[in-house]
Amino acid sequence: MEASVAANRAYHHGDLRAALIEASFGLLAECGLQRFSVAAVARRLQVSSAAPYRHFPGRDHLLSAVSTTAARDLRAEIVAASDAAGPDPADRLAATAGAYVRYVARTGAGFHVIFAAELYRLPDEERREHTRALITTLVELAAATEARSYQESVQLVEATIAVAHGYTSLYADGFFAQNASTADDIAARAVEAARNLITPGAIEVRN
Amino acid sequence: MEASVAANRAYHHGDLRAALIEASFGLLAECGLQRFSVAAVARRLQVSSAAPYRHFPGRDHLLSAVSTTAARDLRAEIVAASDAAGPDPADRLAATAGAYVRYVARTGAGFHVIFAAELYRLPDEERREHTRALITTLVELAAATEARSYQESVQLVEATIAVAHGYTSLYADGFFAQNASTADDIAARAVEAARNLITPGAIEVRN
DNA sequence: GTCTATACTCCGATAGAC
DNA sequence: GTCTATCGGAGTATAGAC
Repeated sequence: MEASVAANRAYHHGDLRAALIEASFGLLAECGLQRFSVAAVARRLQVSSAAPYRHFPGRDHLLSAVSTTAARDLRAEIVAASDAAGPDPADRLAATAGAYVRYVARTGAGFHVIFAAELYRLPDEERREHTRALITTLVELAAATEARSYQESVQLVEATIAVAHGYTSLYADGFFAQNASTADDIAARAVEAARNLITPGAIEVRN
Repeated sequence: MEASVAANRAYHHGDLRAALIEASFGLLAECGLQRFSVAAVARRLQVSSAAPYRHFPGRDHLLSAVSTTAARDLRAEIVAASDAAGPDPADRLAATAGAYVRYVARTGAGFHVIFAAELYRLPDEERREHTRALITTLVELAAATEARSYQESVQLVEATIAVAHGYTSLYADGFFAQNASTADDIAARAVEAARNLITPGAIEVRN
C-alpha cells in the first residue's frame, strides 16, 4: 500500500490513487461538497484532469473512497475520545460530539460526505462496512446510557449527531466568525450541549 | 405586491421578480443550495435564461432577495411558535427549534441560505435588517430564560439553532429516510432536544 | 421586459499517443 | 499510468432584436 520508493521521478506520483483521496479531503475542507470536483482535485495534485479516471470510474467513486476513509478515521477518533472521557456512559457519548466537530473542522468530511445522497446507489461494500461500523459504535455508546430500547438508543445517537453536525455546519458557514471561535471552542460547546440533552431525566427533578 | 391583473398574456408573468424569488424556494427545497442556479429557476418558470438578469444583476443578488424573504418569514413563524408555546421562557425558546425545522423542511431555505457565505460581501441593507431582526428575536427569547449575560444568551441561541439545523440538515440529506420520519416528527425531536439542553441547571440536582 | 443567440468558463468523461 | 486533446453539457452573463 505505502509508496516504498522514496523518489518517484516518473510524472508525479508513486500512488496517485491514495494522493487523490488525501487531496480530496483538503478540497472538501476548503470548498465543501458543493464545489468538489474531480478536475479541482487533479489541479491540486498538478496532474491532468484525465489522470484520476485511471483510478476511479467517476466522481462518485472517488467520493465513495473518501467516504470510506472518513468513516474509518472518524470512528477511530470517536472511540479514542469516548475512552478518554472516563467511565460515565453519558460523558462517553457526549465526547463523540466533540470528536465529530474536531474531525470535520480538520478534514471537511462529515456525515454529509460519509452519507452523501449521491453515494446511496453506489454498491461499494467496503464503504458500507465502515459506515455500518461507525453507526454501530455510536449506537453502542448510546445503549450504554440509561437508554431503555434500541429505538431510544438510535434517537439518542441522532440527537447527539444533530448537535455536533449543527455546530459543525454553522461553523463551516462562518456563523461563528465574528466571535473568532476556534474549532476547539465549538467542540467544547457541542460536548456541553450534547451532555445536557443526553440526561433529560434529571429535569423531572425540577417539579 | 400581488399581481393585480389576473391574466397576463404578454410573455409569461406580471411580476417575474416576485415569481423568481418564490420559485427559488422550490428549487432550494428540491435541490439544495449547492445546485441552485439562475438557469434552473428560469426553466422552472418557463422563461429564458436571460430573463432573470433584468431583475437581478446576478445569482448572488437573487439569493440575497431569497435570504431576505426567508429571514422575514422564518422570524414570523418563530414568533408565532414561541407565543403558542406558553409562558415558560425555556419552552418558548425550545419552540423555535421546531419552527425552524418545519420552515426549512417546507421551504428549503435555512440559515445556510439566510447566512450563505456568498452573501457576506453583498451590501443589501434590506437583507441585513431582516437578518438582524431574526437574530435579535432569538437572543431576546434566550435572554428571557435564566441566561445570566448577553454572551450566555447568544450561546444559548447558538446551541438551540445548532440542534435545529443539525436535525434539518441530516433530514435533508436523507439520514432519517429509513425511519420514514415526517418533518413534524423531526421537529418534535428537535424541540425535545432543545428543551433538554436549555435547562442544564437541573442536572446539578443529580449530585 | 422578454426574447434569441452567443461567448465564456467549468466540469465529467473519453480517445488515443507515449 | 499519465499525457494531450477533445466532446458534450451546464451555468453565468451579455448583446441586440422585438
